Amino acid sequence: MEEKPYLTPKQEKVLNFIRKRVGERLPPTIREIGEELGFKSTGTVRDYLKALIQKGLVRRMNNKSRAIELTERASFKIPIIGTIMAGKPNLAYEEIQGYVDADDLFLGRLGFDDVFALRVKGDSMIDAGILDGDVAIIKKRPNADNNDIVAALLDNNEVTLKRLRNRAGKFHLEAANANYPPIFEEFKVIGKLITVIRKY
Amino acid sequence: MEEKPYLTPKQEKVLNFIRKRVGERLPPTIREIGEELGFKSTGTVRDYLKALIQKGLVRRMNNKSRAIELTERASFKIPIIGTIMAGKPNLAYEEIQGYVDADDLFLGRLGFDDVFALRVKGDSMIDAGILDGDVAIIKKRPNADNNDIVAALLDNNEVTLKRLRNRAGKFHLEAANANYPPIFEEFKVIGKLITVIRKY
DNA sequence: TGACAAACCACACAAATGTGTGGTATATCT
DNA sequence: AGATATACCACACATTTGTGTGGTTTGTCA
Repeated sequence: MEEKPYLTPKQEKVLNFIRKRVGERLPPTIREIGEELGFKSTGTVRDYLKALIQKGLVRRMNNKSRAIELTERASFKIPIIGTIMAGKPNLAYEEIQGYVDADDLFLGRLGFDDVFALRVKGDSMIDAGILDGDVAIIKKRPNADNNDIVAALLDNNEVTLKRLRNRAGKFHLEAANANYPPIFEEFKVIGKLITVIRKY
Repeated sequence: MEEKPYLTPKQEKVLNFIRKRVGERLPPTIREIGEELGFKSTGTVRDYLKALIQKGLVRRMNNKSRAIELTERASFKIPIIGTIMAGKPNLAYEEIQGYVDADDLFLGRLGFDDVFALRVKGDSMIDAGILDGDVAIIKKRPNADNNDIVAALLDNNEVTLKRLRNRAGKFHLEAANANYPPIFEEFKVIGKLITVIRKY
């Protein structure tokens, strides 16, 4: 796990407010931070920012409004929790095992240009844990490796999500469901599955 | 499908620049837009913003720096493709069936405060399409409904992901795997599964 | 005791940023 | 021909926002 720089409770509050605002798409101004946290002087806020910058959690650009950026270390993370002490009504900080970087988890630094989504229909990939209604995020590629799950274009102009198999140099497609036979007909790989998302 | 408001090429360029900057986390100022697009007057940019606002693509707050927001209509969307015409080497626009809003899909407007993640261990939910290594996004809640998949705190202080069942008013937990017996011991619901994400 | 950091405030000033008025030119539609 | 929309510019001004200086108080550590 990562070591966290020590933050005073107040510094943590400031950081969290920045996180919240960054997540909401508009980083705060110095005065907005002050207002939220109850500081009457902009100098106070600047002291906090200075501290956060020194601790490597925040970056800033000079003379630019709202130009507060979270560094890697501080960027928005969703806590991953493990075991929790009994008796505590809420999830306490101490029990957090680590963090997933939200940006990373959800999209990461993919060029959006070569990514598209397929909404999965049917149960042909059910044994691979891909269910009807899931959204499959595909990265465009003209080829893939053995065992990769790919989006492929079939002769009937349909796109299907299947596992790519290489049998003695010859590629074919396989469903992840015994009820569906393998596909040996002509197809073209249009992309590779990189992420599956399911909403409940 | 959605109808797109007609945009002039220049308006489109302005919108795209805003999109880019919003994606990079800091919406542009009016002058930054002008600089990028080669406009020498802030008035010009304001004209464009006015047009985009009128077409429902952009929202603004008065007297706030960088307070440009993309509306639902304009916010980043990943194309969902369906069938594709054969012979075309690339995925063409026409074949796009619709869009998933990236923000919405990946996180949406959840209060970050009450969301956490569990990395799934083991195969106890495999029949629900939740595999070892998947990330389960949980929204904190003290209760849930019958058949919801929940994160529950057991007596041994472990958190587990299981399906909540209500049998004659009495709740218990069930795995989605015949190899795991239902859990009738004491537990506390700490949250409800809202999203599953799997990276390949 | 002295040094230092955390945690504040007031206030002046500079720079960035948004607003508003009033233009020009070109093309299209009626 | 007149109305309307697009596509610009200049420039003054108001407001917001960032910067900088110089404080006070409280507690901790050596």
